[in-house]
Amino acid sequence: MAALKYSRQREMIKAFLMSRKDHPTADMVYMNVRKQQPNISLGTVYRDLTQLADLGEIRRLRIGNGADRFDADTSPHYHFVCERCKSVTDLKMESIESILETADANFDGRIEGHVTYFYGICGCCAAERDCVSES
Amino acid sequence: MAALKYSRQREMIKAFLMSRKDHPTADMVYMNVRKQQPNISLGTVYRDLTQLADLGEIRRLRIGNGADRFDADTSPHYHFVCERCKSVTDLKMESIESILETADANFDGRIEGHVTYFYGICGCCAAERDCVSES
DNA sequence: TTCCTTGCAAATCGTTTGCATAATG
DNA sequence: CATTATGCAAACGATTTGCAAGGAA
Repeated sequence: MAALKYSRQREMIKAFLMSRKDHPTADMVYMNVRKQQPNISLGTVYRDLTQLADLGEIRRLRIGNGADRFDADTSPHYHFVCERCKSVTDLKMESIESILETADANFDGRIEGHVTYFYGICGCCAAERDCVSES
Repeated sequence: MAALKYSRQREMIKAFLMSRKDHPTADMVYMNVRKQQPNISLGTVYRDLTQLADLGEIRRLRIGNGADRFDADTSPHYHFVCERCKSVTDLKMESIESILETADANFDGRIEGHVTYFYGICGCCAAERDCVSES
């Protein structure tokens, strides 16, 4: 519930996320939004990101270790995590939603979804280039 | 490398994990092993679990939020996480390793594996029974 | 005026680490 | 004796939360 009110910082956070194709962590969002809004606090960034994710306006990617990442693209798609440079990129591939049925086959309960991500070495790292993630 | 030496606590941790079909957190392991070995420390439990996982003798399950869980069954299989009681159970289903090829199709880099887990409401919770996880 | 949102700092949770000591090979 | 493992406590990284003040409806 809770009657959402307008908030400049929430809008800036959403706008920033939409402008990026990588998948920033809360801290990256903080560092960047702070350029426009110097007094914003990290706590607010976390609060707003969580709120936006709950509203379904962004997606929160919980990739194993390290910090969560956020994605303004909420359409169903998969991610790849590079084990070397830690970058997270979108994966162009057909949906594998069918695995839900496979899983549901003889399961006593209700399966509502699945979390899947792939890992390995990204093209950049494989080419031995320097691909440390940007700001 | 590092030449592994015998350790009573490591053996107890492994033995405890093998005796369970649920997937205990480090803290659950600590609480239980402590019954036999009262002076064991949580730090040691974490160290040993990490070591065993690195050796491939157990699997570390990084399921989104909350604490990691550990599984003595290292054979490839999938897990289900109940969103209500937080229990983690094995899923009897055929392998979906084929999705690796699907993902690799037109990806510029090397995909080495994937992490997948399913979530929803377990049979116990669906039946409105009290299924809070045991010790 | 109501109550959602913020900034700030302190608190929390899960996990790791430094260090001196104990146990193994 | 060389080295790995342990207990303990302090340190850590990521995230959440309490609170008083600020801003939107």
